[in-house]
Amino acid sequence: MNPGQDTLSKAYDPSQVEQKWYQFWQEQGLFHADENSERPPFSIVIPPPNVTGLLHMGHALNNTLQDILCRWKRMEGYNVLWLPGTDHAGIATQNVVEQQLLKEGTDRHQLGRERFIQRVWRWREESGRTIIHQLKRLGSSCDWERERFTLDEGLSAAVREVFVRLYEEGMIYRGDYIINWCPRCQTALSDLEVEHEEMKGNLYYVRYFWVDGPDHLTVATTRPETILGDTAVAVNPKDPRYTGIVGRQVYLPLVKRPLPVVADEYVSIEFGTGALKITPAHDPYDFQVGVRHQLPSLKVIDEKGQMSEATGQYAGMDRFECRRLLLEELRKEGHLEKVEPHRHAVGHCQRCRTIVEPLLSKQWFVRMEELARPAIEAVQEGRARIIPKGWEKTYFEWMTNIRDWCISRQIWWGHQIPAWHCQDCSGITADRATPAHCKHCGSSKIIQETDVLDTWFSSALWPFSTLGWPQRTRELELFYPTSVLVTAFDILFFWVARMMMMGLKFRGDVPFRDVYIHALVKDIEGKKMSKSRGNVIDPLIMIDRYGADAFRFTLAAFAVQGRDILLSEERIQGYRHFANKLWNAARFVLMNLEGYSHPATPEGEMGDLDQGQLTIVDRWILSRLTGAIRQVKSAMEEYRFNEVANALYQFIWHEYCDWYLELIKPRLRSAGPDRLSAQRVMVWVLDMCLRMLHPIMPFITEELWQQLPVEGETIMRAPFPQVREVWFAPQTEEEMGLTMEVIGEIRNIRSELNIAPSKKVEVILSSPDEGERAMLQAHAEDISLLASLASLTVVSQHEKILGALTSMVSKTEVIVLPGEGIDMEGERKRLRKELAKIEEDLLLLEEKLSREDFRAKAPPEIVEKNLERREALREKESRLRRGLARIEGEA
RNA sequence: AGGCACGUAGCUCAGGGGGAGAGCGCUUGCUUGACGCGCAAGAGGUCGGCGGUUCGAGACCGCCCGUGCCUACCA
Repeated sequence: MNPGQDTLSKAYDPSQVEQKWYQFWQEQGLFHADENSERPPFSIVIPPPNVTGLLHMGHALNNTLQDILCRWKRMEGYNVLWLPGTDHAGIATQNVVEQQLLKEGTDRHQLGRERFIQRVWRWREESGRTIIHQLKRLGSSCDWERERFTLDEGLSAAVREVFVRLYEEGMIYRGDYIINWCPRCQTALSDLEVEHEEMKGNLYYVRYFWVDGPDHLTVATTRPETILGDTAVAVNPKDPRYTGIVGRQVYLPLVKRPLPVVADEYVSIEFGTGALKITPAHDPYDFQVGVRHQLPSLKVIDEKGQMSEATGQYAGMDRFECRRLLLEELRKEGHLEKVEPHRHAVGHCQRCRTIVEPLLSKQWFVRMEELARPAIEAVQEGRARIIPKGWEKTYFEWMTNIRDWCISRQIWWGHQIPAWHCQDCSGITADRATPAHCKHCGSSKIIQETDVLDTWFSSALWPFSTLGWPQRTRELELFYPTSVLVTAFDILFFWVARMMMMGLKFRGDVPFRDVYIHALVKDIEGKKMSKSRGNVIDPLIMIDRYGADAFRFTLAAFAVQGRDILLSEERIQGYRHFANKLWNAARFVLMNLEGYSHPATPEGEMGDLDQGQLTIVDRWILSRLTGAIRQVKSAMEEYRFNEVANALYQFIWHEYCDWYLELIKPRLRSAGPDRLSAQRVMVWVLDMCLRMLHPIMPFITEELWQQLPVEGETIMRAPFPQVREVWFAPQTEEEMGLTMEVIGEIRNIRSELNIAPSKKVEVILSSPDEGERAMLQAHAEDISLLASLASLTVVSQHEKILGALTSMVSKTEVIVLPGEGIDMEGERKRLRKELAKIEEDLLLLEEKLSREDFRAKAPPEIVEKNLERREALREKESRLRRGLARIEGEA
């Protein structure tokens, strides 16, 4: 340390410091959680990003907030575990590698399962470090020694354990149901992986002629290609138009296959013609109708999205091409009655946007109802809190209407389902390890299920599988349930709800005490950032350009609960200015440390200063600091990150820099105890600011803290500031408030009347109030300094002064003495403007006070306050009038 | 269709019943010994509309208008 010497550059350059400190923290093991520590635990598991993915704004916000919490809790003395990791993102990752193969002119089937999987692992090795590296650039203080991956051996063991137990309990079943099928990804999808999108389509009215007579029944459909798979036509039994037709038959158009007419309440009378064609193999609700009426299922579209063998002449044709052809033929044959434009929601694959095909298929499912119940109760009873609370409703809504979860995927990258099919008795054996024999018949001719599990199945176990479960580890004991989960609402169902269910089922307790749901990051027009829109802001580029700290601060400052973040580069740039301001404040402090020695005092004590050595200004900043600490801590506790950021911004810039540092400049230039006390306070307050700011801006705060003459190895281990009531001094704040207002008034006069900043003026402060006079007298030097005065006189009353410029603060009249070349016309304008404002205020106030009801019913202190205010305004008004009269009298 | 948010300064947003706020932008002035990524001063608002509760509403309630999102089986 070199007190008194300026060792800092004029502007903050993040590139010089970020990597250095990140490396330092890691080498010192500061991110590592100690499973044998006695300190209270605080734990967060990271929402695992896709292993081969890249960091986007959502990740950046998500991880910034987690890092803020973790760094803060460490400083508060907790044993913090922030467990990082990635997930294998089955479909997405497989897609990427399949694209690569396509370019090479091959595909996974030519490669074979084993070699394909090896290939994906290789791709993971190549790209899997990218996102981890990017998280580090952001400053994330994760415990990298505990990094996990959903396909790790340990996590895979957890997956098998959960699968087998659920299967044995009958909670997992296999069966033929309508599922969502992506013809491009060639796999089943869960309901959640289908995104509905409003699309323009048509409603086709098709005539089905009666078997037993002339005429026809008209049905309306949006998907004519499924006509080939119809096995009935249904009408509502309450529909008066169709009484008596149930039991009759119609011919399926073109094919001429007879179909029964059935009655089902599901059919809506209002829609279309009220007659609905039933295709049990290609519509989830038709499927249910089919079950109720024991209708056969005819699969006419296959897994590739092409017409199946069962469609004869149409076999092998693309489903949409077939639609066109069929329409043509229907029209030709006189079956097409009319076509109406129709908007409807069409399901798209979340991963590749292909239109999803509802398909009858044999898949594995998890029964959800029984798992959901305790997960609902846990939130109802407050054992887990969702913040902001508004999301609870969404959570309950979904949980109470939950449907069974299709967990099997027809891809290769993932956890292969630990179930074996017997080729002799066709029984299923589920096991944790590869079994030798069929559990049912003892046959050794068993083959493992080829399907893999939905990635979210393994993610659902994340909060305990990462801690070593099913083994009973020290970590699991100590860190489960985790303290808080930080995530965005878009994976509330995918992930949060499922973790809740699995945690309760297998650990008997919620996986996290709090769930903090943060905003989505969007562009400045409120649109979601996406590559196709070309409106993405790359977090890494922002970090390169403005530094990780400015970037993180921006995200924190905009992280308001319940509102999306509209981000633009300008915002980040703005907060870079703040980083620079802080840098220069510290630079100023370091430049003024001559003769300073850091007191050897216990942590949390400022030093060996006699209270008497502190000036009012010192006490003021300490009191304001106390308020800032209080604000920051309570905001932190309630996840109100924007308030934390704004409180610190406001305090550091507009109180510490604008007022305190300015006011102590003369003391720093002097010698003796005055200087020492100023140094002590300025160093102390800066130290506290850096600590409070560290969770949001880790790099710059470490860099500056290391330069300051303070004790400690790293700011990461410096205790977070505590509120100390003794420093809270409301009277001092009020006194300083008066001083600051007087300075403001003088500056205003100077500015509005174009008095050059370099020109010093003479000022008289006149107040009938003895208390105010005493205060102002005490601050005479401060006022002279910041308002640039040649002289200042405080009096109880004064003679009329020709051409004086006046203003009022509280009971004090501020009089700036006329100098050369004062613009009296400007002064008149200024006073008139001021007067007009006061008169308007007074009018409103008079009106309020004159109301009987107000006097009678408002709380006395409010009435009193308003009366006082009226007095002050009246006084101010009359003084200004006199000032104005003086000028106008001269003119 | 249902549900949930949100309409406050040019822009992005805070505002937990008693004198309309911040940041950015804008205007004016400033080589003030930390900082022009700065300093100082200023302009700018029927708080979406209409009702209601209240002595008092930007805040609480209802309706309407506008915007966004989520959930949905009306083919």
